[in-house]
Amino acid sequence: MPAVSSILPLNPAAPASAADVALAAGVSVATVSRVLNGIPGKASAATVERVRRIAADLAYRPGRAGGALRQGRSRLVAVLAPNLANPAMAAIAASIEVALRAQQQVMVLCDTHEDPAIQDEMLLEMRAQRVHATIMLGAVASPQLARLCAAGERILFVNRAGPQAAALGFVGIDNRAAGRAVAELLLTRDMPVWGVICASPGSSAVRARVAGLRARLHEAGRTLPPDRIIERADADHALAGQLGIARLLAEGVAPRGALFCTSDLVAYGAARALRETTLADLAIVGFDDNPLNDLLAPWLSSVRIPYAEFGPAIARALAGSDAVGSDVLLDFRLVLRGRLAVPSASKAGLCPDPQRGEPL
Amino acid sequence: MPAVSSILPLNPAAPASAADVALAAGVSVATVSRVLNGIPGKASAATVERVRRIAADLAYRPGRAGGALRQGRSRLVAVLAPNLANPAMAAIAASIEVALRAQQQVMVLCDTHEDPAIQDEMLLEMRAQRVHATIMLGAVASPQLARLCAAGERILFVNRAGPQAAALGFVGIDNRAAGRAVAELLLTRDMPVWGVICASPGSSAVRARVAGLRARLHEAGRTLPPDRIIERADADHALAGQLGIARLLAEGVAPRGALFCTSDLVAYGAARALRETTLADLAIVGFDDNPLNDLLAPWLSSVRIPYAEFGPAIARALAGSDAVGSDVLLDFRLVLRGRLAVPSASKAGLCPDPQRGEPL
DNA sequence: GTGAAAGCGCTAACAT
DNA sequence: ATGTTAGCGCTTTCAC
Repeated sequence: MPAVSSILPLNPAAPASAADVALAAGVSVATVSRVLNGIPGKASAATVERVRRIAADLAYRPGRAGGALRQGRSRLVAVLAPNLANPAMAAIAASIEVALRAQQQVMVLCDTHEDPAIQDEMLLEMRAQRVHATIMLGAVASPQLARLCAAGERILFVNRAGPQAAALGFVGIDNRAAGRAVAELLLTRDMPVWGVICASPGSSAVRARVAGLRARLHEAGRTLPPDRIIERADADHALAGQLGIARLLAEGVAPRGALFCTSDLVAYGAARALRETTLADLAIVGFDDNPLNDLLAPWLSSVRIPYAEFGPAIARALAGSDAVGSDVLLDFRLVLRGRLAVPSASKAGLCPDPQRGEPL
Repeated sequence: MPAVSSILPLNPAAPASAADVALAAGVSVATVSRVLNGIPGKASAATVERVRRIAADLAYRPGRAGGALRQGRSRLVAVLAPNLANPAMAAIAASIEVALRAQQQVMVLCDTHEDPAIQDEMLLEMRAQRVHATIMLGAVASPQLARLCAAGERILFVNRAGPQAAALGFVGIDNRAAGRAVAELLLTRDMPVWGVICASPGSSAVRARVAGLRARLHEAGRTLPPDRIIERADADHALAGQLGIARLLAEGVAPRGALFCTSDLVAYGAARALRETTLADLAIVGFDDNPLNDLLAPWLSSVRIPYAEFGPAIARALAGSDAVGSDVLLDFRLVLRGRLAVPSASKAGLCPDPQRGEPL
């Protein structure tokens, strides 16, 4: 039995371990660990140099399972989103992923589908993964969420506020102020609000947006009648928009002035329904400001939520765990585009409507 | 020193461990593990019952670090996408996430930004995480990718083929056939191809799409001149579309017939540029068929890639690791919508263009 | 059918 | 400056 075989790894394809590096460098695994983790003043320059070189030669990278087990924490950060099909969620997730990577962390992304049971299951699984933190990108109320928040788990709320103060606070925009800002604009232009379509009405963010709008209108003496506000709980926001328009039209008020939608997706659905069913000349205002709007929806004004800034803000909130529960409010911005004009001529077929498209 | 304290967990907030369950149930940790992993015929019905109940009471869920360390594999599945801002990528990711969850696995999502260096870094990190598999949603050629494939790592290619045969094979559509199908349609309608705009030209999928189109046209004696094919390497596909149109127009051929774009995003950019700069009456064909097309781009026909089916197909490929390298080709479908008609009247301001939007 | 014990790879406390 | 050692929580022989 040749002693050499104990030196070479049995399976050359298997990743090197700290022990392999230690053996090759003639030091202990502890030294390898210290050097590679950059603990200062704990190794001679020569040792550092040698260990670094050999680690590189062996393409060594510490297995994360060992570290996670030892430290009780993995480098995973969970992101629980209610609907990944929504481009806004994808945009935030993309921004978070970049920011986390800069901190040597890895994003786990889950879709709760706005379902409390699924969300609870995921919260428990992420706890079993000993994630470094859990980011609720639009939480829905659920038993485990309340329990874990109360137990002081590292949970951060984004966009929608949590059930109570969370350990890691909140990152988002001031939705109430955004609603007020839209009202302000419409008052300035003397545009009445024809209707409001509100999807995911359970969300604190959505409620704040509508509340802000109503409050400012009320202050100006233009109180919005409740029957002009349609609430739809459909998971598919675009569908909510289409159905919302049907409801608004059913009340017999001709579309005129402005339509307030609580997300861009709602606005897309609403515009689609308007084009199909009626003449209209409406300013439509959405929320999110999907980057595709400039290309595909020049008739949509929108409250731009600075999704690219979410990642860095969230990463900062996770890193600076000293300040507990500090809320970060990012700046929004009204992006004004055109009105949606569904011309009568288009109905009559006199004038081609490129939005609708000529038959192939 | 009260003996009781050794029974109660020191920190009630800390998750229960298998030892806690074993203690409470009066069995060994081995039994707990066996019962909860459902190893058959290894525990009496009474024991199973008791362990199950106590585990539930304590809200016990096995910490994943321990298991991963022991088994050399985590329950993580990595998804490396080139661009999460692309709704098509987000759609696939969403579908994968659901399918993985059904298999008790967890998705780690990363954005390579089409950068080989970033992709390599991520591949190594995922190996350190001992991921169960790595899914390359649009791989770019890179040294580690080639090395790991050769070493037999569990890598699955989606959409774009890998550098060589991968351990887990390929899932996607037959892009060449899709290109041919588009050509077939255009031939049937006797529509000449005005131009081709091709983003991410390094991608095997993109090349196959264009090759299929050209091959079928060539067979029909309508060979496509190379100067009508614009290749743009911009990471932002919409931008590629806009710039591609500029190049096509610069050659002085009036837009007429059909425009072939290798992704919907390219088509969005192209349409935008066409509306701004010229009269046009074009059939535009894209790839992906973003769900928003029905709402926002009724002038865009597209090859619908069945993204919802990707997740299940991928999950199957991961589970049935027996069949090595088996390729799964999913069915695509041509979705026909209208033409893009930029009317002369609209330029003259006689007829409102709802796509462009009236000023607010 | 069940328990005891080894060991996965890592880090941190303690020795030297 | 470096080595020794313990132990994180789990699964899996092996022995009974």
